[in-house]
Amino acid sequence: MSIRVRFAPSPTGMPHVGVIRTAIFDWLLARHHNGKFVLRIEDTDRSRYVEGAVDNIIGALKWLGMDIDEGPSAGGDYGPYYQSERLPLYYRYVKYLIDEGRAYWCNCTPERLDKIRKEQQAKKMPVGYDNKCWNLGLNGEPGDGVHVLRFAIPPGMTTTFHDELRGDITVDNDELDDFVLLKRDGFPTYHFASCIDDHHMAISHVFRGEEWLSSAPKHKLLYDALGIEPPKFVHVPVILGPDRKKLSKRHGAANVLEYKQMGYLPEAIFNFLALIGWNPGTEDEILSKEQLAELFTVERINTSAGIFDIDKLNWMNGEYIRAMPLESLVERLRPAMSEWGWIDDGFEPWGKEYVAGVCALMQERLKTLVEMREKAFFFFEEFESYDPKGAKKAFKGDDIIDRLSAAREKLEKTEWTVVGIEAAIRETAEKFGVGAGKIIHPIRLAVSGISAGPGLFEMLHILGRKKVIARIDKAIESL
RNA sequence: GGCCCCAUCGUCUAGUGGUCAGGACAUCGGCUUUUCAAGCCGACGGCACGGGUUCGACUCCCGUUGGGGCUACCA
Repeated sequence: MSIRVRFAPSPTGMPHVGVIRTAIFDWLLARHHNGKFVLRIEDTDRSRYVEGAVDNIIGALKWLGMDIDEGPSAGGDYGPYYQSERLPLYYRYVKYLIDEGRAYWCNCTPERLDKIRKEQQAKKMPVGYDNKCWNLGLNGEPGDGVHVLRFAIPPGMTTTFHDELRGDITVDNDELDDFVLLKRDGFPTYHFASCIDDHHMAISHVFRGEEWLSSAPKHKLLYDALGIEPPKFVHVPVILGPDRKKLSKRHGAANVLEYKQMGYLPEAIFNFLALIGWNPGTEDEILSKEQLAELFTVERINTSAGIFDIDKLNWMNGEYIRAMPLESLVERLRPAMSEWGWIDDGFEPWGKEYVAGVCALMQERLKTLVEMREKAFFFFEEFESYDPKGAKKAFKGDDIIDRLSAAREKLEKTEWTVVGIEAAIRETAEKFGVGAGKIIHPIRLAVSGISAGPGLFEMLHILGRKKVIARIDKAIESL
């Protein structure tokens, strides 16, 4: 049997981290088995449809490097891949289900449903539809505006479904109510559409959030009524925020595309997300998509919810930044640097060599791409003030101006190489009979405005003699 | 309220009826060092609780507690 998995989001907003993690599992299983990764858009709720949501979803998958084998933009033999375009397929099953006594039309109004629900709640009774229209033999048509189609749950028995991770789960049918298959507007509910589509798209494994666990028995019953074999179900654990609540904007960002904005690399996000709720069984955790796919098995997925630990993501992102060839880092940083006005569409006015030199110095100091802005601004911008804390420590002593001036003189004449610069500064320190730090720290502050950064000699070398001298002069003036 | 799922360091997790319960992130300390990082070394820290079953339970069973989910003409 060939492995076919589908990622089936509804276009109701931004691609949520938890949703994307499910897609990652889908993709990993497909690639592991050389199967197909299918994208299906579940747009059956017209009221919640968000313009551009599909593009964002596809954009997120693309950013993360998950190639789609079949889907709206990729095509395929099992289309259409929008559920809204598959209505005739769903309608084909309506008559059959009604004839078999497994579904019936219902004309109960939302108001009535609301009323009985409130009464049930008030009496602390289990809530659910009261089957009023069952056996009324109502005649309806899909989308006639007054009827919904309901599934008739066989009463007085139990239903067992199989979850690949948790095993068999049995529930009492009386806990299930006659759920809606077709809504008043003629669109199917998730339950109806996904069962039919998964079958018709020959899906072998369904990964979905564990919030679907409760409705899994309904789906099992539906499959039985339809006379079709269900796919394998894997209910994956949810991803929570640090407060153990569902991950949301309050926790920073719940939308993967925002992580792109925050300077995270897609490789790191993919790697990190793959490791929440699943483990590769290896000691090493830094793994490429290909390695993850190689290692991926359903059995190693966990059953308990995981917390999104931004600290670990930061570490992992830093690992990826450091492991990257300089050339790649420059390219990744380029759009941002351009946005900050540091460079134009090329590398002007600084030139590629200068920009690459800065990137090389910053590479092991970045956890995210955007940190570049606050840590390397002085390579590209003039600044007006010195870090107060740093100034208090570095710009002190009666002879501070003398030390700065002396270093300036040396730097003006020395050979402009890293070694030459280092020699100039160490000689200055010697001349004053002080530790090198007494010269290094003031110069660092004078030249960068901050007290933390790359090694001073390399830094000065990149900045260039002219700018270094000018900034030292400016600092002396301010003292 | 009813039903369902889950439970190993702060976090992600490995693990077995008998282990010194292992790793990673974070934290703390040290080394290195001109700062910040990086790197290396080390420390801290865990089987939620109570009953069983068993020669023996972190592991199996039951309960409790805690967390999560469902209970829509949303997915």
